[in-house]
Amino acid sequence: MKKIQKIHLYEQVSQELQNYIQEKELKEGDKLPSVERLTEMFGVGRSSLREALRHLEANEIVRIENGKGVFVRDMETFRFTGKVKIEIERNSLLSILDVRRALEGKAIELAAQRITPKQIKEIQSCLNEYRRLKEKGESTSKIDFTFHQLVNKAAANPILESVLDSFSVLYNKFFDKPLGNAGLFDATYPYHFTMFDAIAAHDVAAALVEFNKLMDSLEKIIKTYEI
Amino acid sequence: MKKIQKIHLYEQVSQELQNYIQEKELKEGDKLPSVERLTEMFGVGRSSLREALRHLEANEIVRIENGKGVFVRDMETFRFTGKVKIEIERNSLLSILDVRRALEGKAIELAAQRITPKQIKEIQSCLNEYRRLKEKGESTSKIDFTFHQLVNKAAANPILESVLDSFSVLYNKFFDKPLGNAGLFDATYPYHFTMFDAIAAHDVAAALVEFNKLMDSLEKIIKTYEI
DNA sequence: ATGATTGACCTGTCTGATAGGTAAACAGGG
DNA sequence: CCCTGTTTACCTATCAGACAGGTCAATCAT
Repeated sequence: MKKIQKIHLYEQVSQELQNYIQEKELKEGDKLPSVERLTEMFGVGRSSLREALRHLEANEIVRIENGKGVFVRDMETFRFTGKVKIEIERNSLLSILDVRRALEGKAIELAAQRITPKQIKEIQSCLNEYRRLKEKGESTSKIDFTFHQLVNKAAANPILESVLDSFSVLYNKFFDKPLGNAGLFDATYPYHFTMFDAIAAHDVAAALVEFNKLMDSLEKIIKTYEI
Repeated sequence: MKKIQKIHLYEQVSQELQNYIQEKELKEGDKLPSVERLTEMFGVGRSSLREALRHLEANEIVRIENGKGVFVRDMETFRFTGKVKIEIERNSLLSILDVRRALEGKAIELAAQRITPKQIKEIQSCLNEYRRLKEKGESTSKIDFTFHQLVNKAAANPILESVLDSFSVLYNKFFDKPLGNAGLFDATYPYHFTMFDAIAAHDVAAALVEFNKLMDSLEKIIKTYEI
């Protein structure tokens, strides 16, 4: 006549451990009791406890170090996550493009206001490399990625950068498949330079205009592309 | 003279399992061999294997069902994650606000274009409730959250919605602490209605104007607030 | 003092045993 | 022949004990 407990033990333990951390107000780097003690505390077997710990580790709540113990990770670090069903179809691509327009548009707006001379030089040399690769006919996908990353960094907004960083992984994963390198970068190529010039000149409006041209050309490609 | 293997066994197993899934081209719902078989295949003990499975489960790669087996999850689902160090300070708040401006601004732009009559009614009743609570002097933080969620849904961009959803958790977590409910909602209150009217009228420009007013008032509060 | 050694304390991993969930095959009763 | 309850094979869930190996500090020999 045990009570109904659909929830897995490891899940309960995981929950309890999180409560324990919160109640004891453990901070980054603080050590949890050893696995031995924890099994006693919660009255569960070792394997359940270890599964709970792996779960928490995967969620970046704790860090397990061999021979040392289990330590609390920075709880003040907020993790944002999201799931996106990947279906290679026009609508998904356009949906992604909208988000990119929003995020990167803001990044460019900020970058044009805040970019430092040093960052301008960095992006300049990045673009030189871009041109070099382009003329040699080599793949420009990596350098293109770097360029956008540098611009995002110039926006000097760590949160925007973080969101954009993780989003751009999705972005690339998505766009590589259907469109490949074919033509995609050709169409957007010139706008990288005009956009950079505007950013370097701290001309917010012009930078956004160029960025939107870049996005428009992408959108056009997607819309005419047969999927 | 064993080879150096800093990497935990469970991690290797986790990797192998992912390769296995990829090579066999297993799709959503496909069943993996039983734990028994897998231990034979990889030559590891059950505990290591289970820890690997928990890890994969935490990362939403597999789903473990008691008595049934281990199943592959939708690998076509892309997860984006990011970490943001939370420091309650003016700059962080302003950084967050910039991201919100970008994402929600886009959402409102799309919502104003795409909102359906049914959704208009939903938001309308949400706002009625908002007004009711406001007049009774009760907390409006929840209903405020709902309002913005409904608007985001009206944008009909699942990816934007997903990003915004997870971001708004951060947003609220952040703003609740320093500012509390004090004044924060009072200042933005009227703009909810004007913004809604513009969206319902499919007036993109006006909706964005109202939204930016809302954001400006928030920004002003943050800037004048002593932290 | 210093450098090697030892021992206490941990995590890493394996294994055998038991409990309990799930579904398909199977056996009777209408 | 269909419905239903039971058996059975296959799984996961969880525990406990054992051994290997990492880490660190106290200790001991030089």
